[in-house]
Amino acid sequence: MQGVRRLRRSELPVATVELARFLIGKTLVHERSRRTLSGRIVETEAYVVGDAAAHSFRGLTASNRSLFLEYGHAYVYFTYGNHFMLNISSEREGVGAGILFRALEPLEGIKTMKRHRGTDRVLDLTRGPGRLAAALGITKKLDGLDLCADGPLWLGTAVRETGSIGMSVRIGITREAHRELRFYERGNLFVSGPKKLSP
DNA sequence: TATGCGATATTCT
DNA sequence: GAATATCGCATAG
Repeated sequence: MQGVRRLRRSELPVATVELARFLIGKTLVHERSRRTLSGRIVETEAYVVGDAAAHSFRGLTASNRSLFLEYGHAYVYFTYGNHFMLNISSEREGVGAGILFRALEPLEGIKTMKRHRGTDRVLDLTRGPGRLAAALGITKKLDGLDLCADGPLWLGTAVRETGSIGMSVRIGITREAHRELRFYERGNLFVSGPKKLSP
């Protein structure tokens, strides 16, 4: 994508909440063998240290170990029987925390995304974490990948100026539901969830 | 537009 | 065995 370059780890905030906010407006790129799929990040959720809603809350296990990698690594998991979710680890190595990518605005590879999602509605391609992962072809194979290395999945600079950033409670959780750890770009049509959460 | 519910598999209890 | 960081279809207003 023109004008987008890879972000180095040294350019990313280490702290979970700062990283979640920083990511809004940046580009997420998945380079596959034939096509490059990319989008603008418009919605994220932070899962911080000591957060009962975080998968890392009960300590390191075989399935959540990627959350304990140094900030900038992918954590991919599967839930509700048929959805993958993409997260990025935050904090230093050994600390379990991360950020869920909740929604993108599609940029490149829209035709391929439509095929992956089985719909022609552009608004439904990447609005929501499960949809986003399906559209970009994210699977468990990418779990543990370093997004700041020279790999197929990486973070890029913003393609245009980022709008004002809103904040709200997180979506779809029961524990620690009151904490305002969800970030989104105001007014962007690709933000997921009920409208009252994204004024 | 808003709300309700079933599908489905991995993980931890 | 229960719960789940969801989605898509159904129904009602």
